[in-house]
Amino acid sequence: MSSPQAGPPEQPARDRGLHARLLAALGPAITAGEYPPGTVLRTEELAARYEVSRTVAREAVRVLESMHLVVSRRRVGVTVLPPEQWNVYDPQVITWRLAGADRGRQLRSLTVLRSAVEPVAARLAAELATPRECAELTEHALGMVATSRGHQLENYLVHDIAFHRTVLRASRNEMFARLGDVVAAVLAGRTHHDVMFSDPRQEAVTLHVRVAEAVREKDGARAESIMRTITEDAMAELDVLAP
Amino acid sequence: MSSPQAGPPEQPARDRGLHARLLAALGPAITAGEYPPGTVLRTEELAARYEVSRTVAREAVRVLESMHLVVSRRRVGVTVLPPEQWNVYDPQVITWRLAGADRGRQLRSLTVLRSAVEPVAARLAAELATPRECAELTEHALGMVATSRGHQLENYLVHDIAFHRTVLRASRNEMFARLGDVVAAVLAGRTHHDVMFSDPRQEAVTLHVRVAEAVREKDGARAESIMRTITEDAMAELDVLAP
DNA sequence: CTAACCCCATAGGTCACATGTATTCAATAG
DNA sequence: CTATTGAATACATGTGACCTATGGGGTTAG
Repeated sequence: MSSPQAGPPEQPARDRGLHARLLAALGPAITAGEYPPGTVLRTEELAARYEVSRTVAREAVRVLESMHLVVSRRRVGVTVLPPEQWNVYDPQVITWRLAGADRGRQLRSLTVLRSAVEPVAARLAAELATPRECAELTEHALGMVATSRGHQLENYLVHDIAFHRTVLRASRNEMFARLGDVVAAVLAGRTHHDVMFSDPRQEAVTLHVRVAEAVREKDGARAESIMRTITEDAMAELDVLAP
Repeated sequence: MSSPQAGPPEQPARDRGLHARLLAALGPAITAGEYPPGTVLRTEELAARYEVSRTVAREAVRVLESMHLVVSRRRVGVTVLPPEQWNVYDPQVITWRLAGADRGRQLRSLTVLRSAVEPVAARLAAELATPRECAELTEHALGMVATSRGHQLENYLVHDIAFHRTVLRASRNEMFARLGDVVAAVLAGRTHHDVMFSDPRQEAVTLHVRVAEAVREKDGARAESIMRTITEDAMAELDVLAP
């Protein structure tokens, strides 16, 4: 019937535990600039404010520290670090920032990153993709075609994300593959917030189909070139939205 | 006399605290495959083995969990996750892996990432660099020239790292800027282990000087192109070393 | 003005105990 | 024999009381 992984993209129970609740409160607050760099939070105060034990507060601080959002020093407290120090590749941090105030800037940074990575990934994919991955690529490209008309944005998004994920995975580079989540977040954010109120442009859809073709024919240069057009279009869309 | 930052690349007191010692033991062990995916570690057992309190063990586990190296579930224990899930952009994880067994694979992945990112960063730098940054770039390129002969590899490395860091920073993209540490780790690893037993090739040095020129003249296309040559050379060097 | 010194606020660490929850497995029903 | 139910169990999770260590800052002595 329906494919096995057709369920909603629920997170695998990440918000379990008191400690995670604290994190879910502090992380967004810090990344949103609610606590400006230099602010000191004492663990005891945090424990009191969020009504948890000191142990839980300390665990949360440890995690924030590993993300370089804060630094914890004796006799001083937990100090919020400036944004330049943040571990901006941490999926958690990315999620928090995309949900917060400077969504725009974040989206722009990530889109530029995409424009650097995805074309190279497409070239590698053309050289290294398995037949199975080629088939997936074609399938999702055709899925995009099928859902590109008639206000089926959600279904279109699913195929779009799957397409880019497959390219990144097929590049056989773990660093690229790991950006799948980032790309998914960017595409989802774009669909759900800014642009894309109407059906996607047919040109964009066609480009995806042509990438799938190029990969299948092991034409790395062509795959790279077409993917470059796709990511440049994505950047152009952003510029139209917020100049 | 000597420049202020001439000292050894000490980490800024990251290994402070019992909790950090545990991490420094567990992280490398897991990333090196000493505990294969699926292995379960009970916190109590960890606390006993490393002679720390359960509280400390729990904090370490929390951090490892935030890096997606392990997952902690009730009634089951702390389960080691497969490498595909690891947060491979975490500087800590990168360091651990570069120190461990699959240095080679890791170095290769990172070099491919560089080849995607640095050319685009160079183009943006040419468009956006401040005069100050242009000066820094020239300074470090000349520093590379000056130290490229007579077995001054360590000094050469300092300038090489600073050069690439400046390019990434000048691109005005936080995601790119954050890769400065990664590039530094790759360059340092290359100098200290594999290749580069003799003086660097003069061609490579010249290419850096030309990138600095292109950026100063705001010629984005040229900067990108030359940087692409640099990163392609880096990949070729890797292939010569381990085919 | 500088250097040595001491105080104490705060993180760091330990322990004992209580709670909750998924897994497991056996007993029972169908 | 299979499926459902339910209790036992093992582990993480959470709490509070307590002690230790350290580094920032004020104070004093030179």
